[in-house]
Amino acid sequence: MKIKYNLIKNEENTSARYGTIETNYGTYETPMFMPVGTRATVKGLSPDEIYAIKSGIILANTYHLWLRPGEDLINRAGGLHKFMNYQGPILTDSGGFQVFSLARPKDISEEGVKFKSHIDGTKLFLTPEKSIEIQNKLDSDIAMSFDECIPYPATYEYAKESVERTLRWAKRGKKVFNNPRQSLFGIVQGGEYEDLRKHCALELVKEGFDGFSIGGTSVGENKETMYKMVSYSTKYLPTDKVRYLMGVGDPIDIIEGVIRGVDIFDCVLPTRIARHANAFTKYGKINLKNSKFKEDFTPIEEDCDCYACKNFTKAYIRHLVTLDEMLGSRLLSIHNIRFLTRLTEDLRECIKNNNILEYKENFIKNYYGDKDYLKIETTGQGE
RNA sequence: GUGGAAUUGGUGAAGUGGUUAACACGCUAGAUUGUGGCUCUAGUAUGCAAGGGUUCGAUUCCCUUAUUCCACC
Repeated sequence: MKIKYNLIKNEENTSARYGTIETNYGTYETPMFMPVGTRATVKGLSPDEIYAIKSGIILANTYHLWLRPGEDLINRAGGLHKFMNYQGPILTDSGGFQVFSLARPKDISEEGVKFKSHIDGTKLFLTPEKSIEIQNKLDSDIAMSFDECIPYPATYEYAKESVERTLRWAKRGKKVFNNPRQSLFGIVQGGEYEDLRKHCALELVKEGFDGFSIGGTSVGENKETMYKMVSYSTKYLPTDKVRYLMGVGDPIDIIEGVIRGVDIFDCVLPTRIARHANAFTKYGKINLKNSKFKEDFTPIEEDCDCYACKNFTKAYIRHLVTLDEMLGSRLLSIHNIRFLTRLTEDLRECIKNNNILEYKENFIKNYYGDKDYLKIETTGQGE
């Protein structure tokens, strides 16, 4: 089936909205956070552990699975769900982000994108048609259009040219799309330019997709710019379709995204920082390697219901991460993802109670203390 | 007991009579936003066994002491 978004309630003071999405694997509430499982595994976690985190959809990646083990192998295994034994909805990214992270500008042409395999340097060529064909075979529940995620900053001229190409790519992909149990999303690009975002959104809507993504954020721009990019996109998207802000993120960015009308988020942050010994807490990010936790026999968060917090102390987790024991990063991944899914649970309640702005203010006060979070620049790529 | 060699940070160590004592590990912090990479960045000996001497200047040369190792008795 195609996914179906049901808008249940708008928050009174912002553009935040509470709703549900019906999928092949059940109905889930939004706003929601999707853990990233690029290579058909949420790094370190078993499917049972993913269910326990109450996340809903997970995300896998076309580019990575195309290279290894290959979409045909996964197809012969019975599709992505069977292959990884995950009985929940899966969304596949198209490889568009890898245009940003792995390809150079001169590798991008109207036809598609030249890559050099990050594994062995083999020359690869990914096109919108190929990306959709791979995703059809992977049999994910939601497929993404193949887009170009442009760097920041980008000139207006480049962003305009790129948006037009991304639109043509979206149409080309849609034409060959042929998996009836899969949904297809279009991706809004346009950099920081409102008229380009608007144009892109309206054209995608005209074309007709099952949902819409907002791409091209968190690529080195500051937070204010990112929030503008989001507003410039959601503003022009229909209310009866789901909105997915790609690659975001940071707890505060999720809150700001929800306030601007976003329903779904995904981000590598919870699992990546876990592997580097960091944990989200409502009083800010903490690094479990810090010596101050050596004899801290309390959980990461007293009131967290995750497996890590219910069973282990900071001192023990510090011991594990100091020795590079894999249980350490597993426990931190569980906690960090659960932190974000609990955050979205809170935000859903706030939308019902019309108090999301107070929640945000309070969250910022706890999370950043005296620091002004808008002044916190995201560290740019390639610095 | 006799002869010889050695002694540099938390560890393994490089080094030279002359500006900020190499490097590695460890340790201490920080980064991380549609995941190539348990990765990247930064800090970490006012000090070269202790004391004295030579010298404009000594971790580097000399002496004494201490400790360790090796060989012989």
